Amino acid sequence: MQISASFGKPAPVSGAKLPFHAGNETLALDRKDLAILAELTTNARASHTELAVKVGLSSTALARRQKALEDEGYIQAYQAALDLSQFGLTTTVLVRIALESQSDEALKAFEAEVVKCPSVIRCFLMSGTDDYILIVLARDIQDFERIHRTELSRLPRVARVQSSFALREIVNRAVPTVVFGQAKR
Amino acid sequence: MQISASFGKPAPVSGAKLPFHAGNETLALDRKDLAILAELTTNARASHTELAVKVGLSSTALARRQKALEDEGYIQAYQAALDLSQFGLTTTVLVRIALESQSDEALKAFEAEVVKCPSVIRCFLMSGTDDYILIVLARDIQDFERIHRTELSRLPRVARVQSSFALREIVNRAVPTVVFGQAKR
DNA sequence: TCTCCTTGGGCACACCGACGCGCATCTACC
DNA sequence: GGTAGATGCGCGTCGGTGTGCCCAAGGAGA
Repeated sequence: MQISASFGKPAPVSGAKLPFHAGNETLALDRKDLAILAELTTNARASHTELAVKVGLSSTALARRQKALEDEGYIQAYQAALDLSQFGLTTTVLVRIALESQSDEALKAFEAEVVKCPSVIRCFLMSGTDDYILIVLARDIQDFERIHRTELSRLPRVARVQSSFALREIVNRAVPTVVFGQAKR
Repeated sequence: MQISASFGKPAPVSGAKLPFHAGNETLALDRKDLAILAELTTNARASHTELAVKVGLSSTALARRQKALEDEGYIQAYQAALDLSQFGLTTTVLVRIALESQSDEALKAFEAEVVKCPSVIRCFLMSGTDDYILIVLARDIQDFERIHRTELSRLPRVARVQSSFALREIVNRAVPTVVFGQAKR
């Protein structure tokens, strides 16, 4: 059976195996689980046998663990990573947006529209200055001008838009390496 | 054969099939290619037959196209997406860092160290104010204090560190939807 | 208009490997 | 000593994958 893209996330049933203790320690995963996750993060299509030798398990044991990791929701999905530069999207822009008002209605209106912007890949509501930060992908600066005109400036309740361009990307990780750091069990 | 995680990226050989024209149009992919990519972005472990019915091709034709997409570098890798909240990483922090000097040597020194920070998942060199913006994942605010102390404050040549917390994440996409928009062929 | 050639699609088949199951074993803990 | 959880081995089945071959459509050239 092929594994479907997204797994149901059943609330942790067994009281014995909580995902992690409230404080910050005792993750219910051991070294081998983390090794499996680390490998799947790199190569999601590895077969059981292939993973088994890398982790140091039999393929049976590995299959059981991998399925458990899926069922318990540690693995959300398996996805192909595209090379966006092949699509011409080489320019990353960080956009800071302040709204006219911080009323709940204004936030809702803004957020309902920003999810529709096809060039926006990330949007955070920020603390402090109470505004949004977006990450936008564009082909180049001219293209960003178009995005600014056709997507961003049409967002509702916007008071101020401030853009800064990324000259270079030094780090780009899906998962912080700290996750694979020390096992707890 | 299982597909390995990362593919060699042979420079586009055939002069006839450039990835895309310099300007901004005429991507060398048609609707079906984009459908394959969209589907693999969601479910990287789909079998040829499974994908074939979704795209409307035979499994043979689909296998050929998928292999081509890999060979031409459109697909960089297949990777498992982890649910970081399962690891307690629920707090996203945007950190702005200004250096004491913008000398090439200072930039190099800083960048050499920032890639080693295990809690940093993103780092951009920004235009304008000539500083860096990092995206950091932490368990909570206390944990970020620890990260600030043990990771960030040890970075070389730093003049100023300014942190703001993300209260909520409105958009989180790996690929801008604009990619799957209109086919060119 | 006819033909040749190229490009891409579909069908059929065979092989190989992955997958899942059952069972025995081992260890830790009570 | 017994139980529970986890591992490893062996096996059979099933399905995916890759190949060879033929076909259809479109373009170029004579």
